[in-house]
Amino acid sequence: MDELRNILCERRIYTNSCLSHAHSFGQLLLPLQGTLFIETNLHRVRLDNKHLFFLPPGDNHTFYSKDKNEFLVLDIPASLLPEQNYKNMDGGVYLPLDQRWESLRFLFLSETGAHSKPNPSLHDLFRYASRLLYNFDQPVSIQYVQNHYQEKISLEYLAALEHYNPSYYCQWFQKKTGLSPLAFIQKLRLEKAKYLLINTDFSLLRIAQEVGYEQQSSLARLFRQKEGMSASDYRKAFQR
DNA sequence: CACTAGTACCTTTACGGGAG
DNA sequence: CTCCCGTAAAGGTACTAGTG
Repeated sequence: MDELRNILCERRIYTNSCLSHAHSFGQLLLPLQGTLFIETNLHRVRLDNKHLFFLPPGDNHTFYSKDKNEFLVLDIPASLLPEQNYKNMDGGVYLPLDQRWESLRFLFLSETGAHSKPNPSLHDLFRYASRLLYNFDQPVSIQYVQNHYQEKISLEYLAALEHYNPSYYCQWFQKKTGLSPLAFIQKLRLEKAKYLLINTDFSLLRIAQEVGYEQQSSLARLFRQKEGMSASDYRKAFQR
């Protein structure tokens, strides 16, 4: 059942919750109605009519639902996904459903059903969708941040990737993402730290180092600022 | 081990201004 | 008008010492 040969495209309804699992194919979820909660090793997101989610092959995930919902789901064989790209999408990709995706959803909808034979239209549509997913139109420095936020990243290096002055680069970055480079990196690190606090017994120092800080104090201060509680209190409150 | 506070150093932001 | 740079003040981070 896990060895997909063709893209599967169908409407699915998610009820209650399902156990944590992973599969060998990628999965693209486009909302039709209602909401769905998705949890992976990096994200805990509420998927509604304004967002979509892509799960790369092999990523462990859990679904929860609390209301009546319906999603357009594409199961994509790993063979159609360039490995070097989806390896960088650890934990999945949560994206706003902009006009391009709304148009794609409409086109995908018209291709639902009949999966016994390969569907060339579906393959063409997915080829276009994957360009949006892999951010081929995303500036190189933003891709770099998304893929290397666990490492020490200097503003100077990021600015150099775009051939900009570091000072101007901050303004440019803010226009592109709505956040300063620092805030963008902090957000990614905090999400990963929250996951590690809940799902591991790692010390704060180790978690800080896993997400790109050298000192636990850096993470502790960031945590209190952004979450309004200490990291250890967060762990006590949410660890299973 | 987890956390806080003080401090030196680094980064970001706001703003003025030049070039095309 | 947009893109870009330089400067200075404000804010953030890493390091260290100290506490429970």
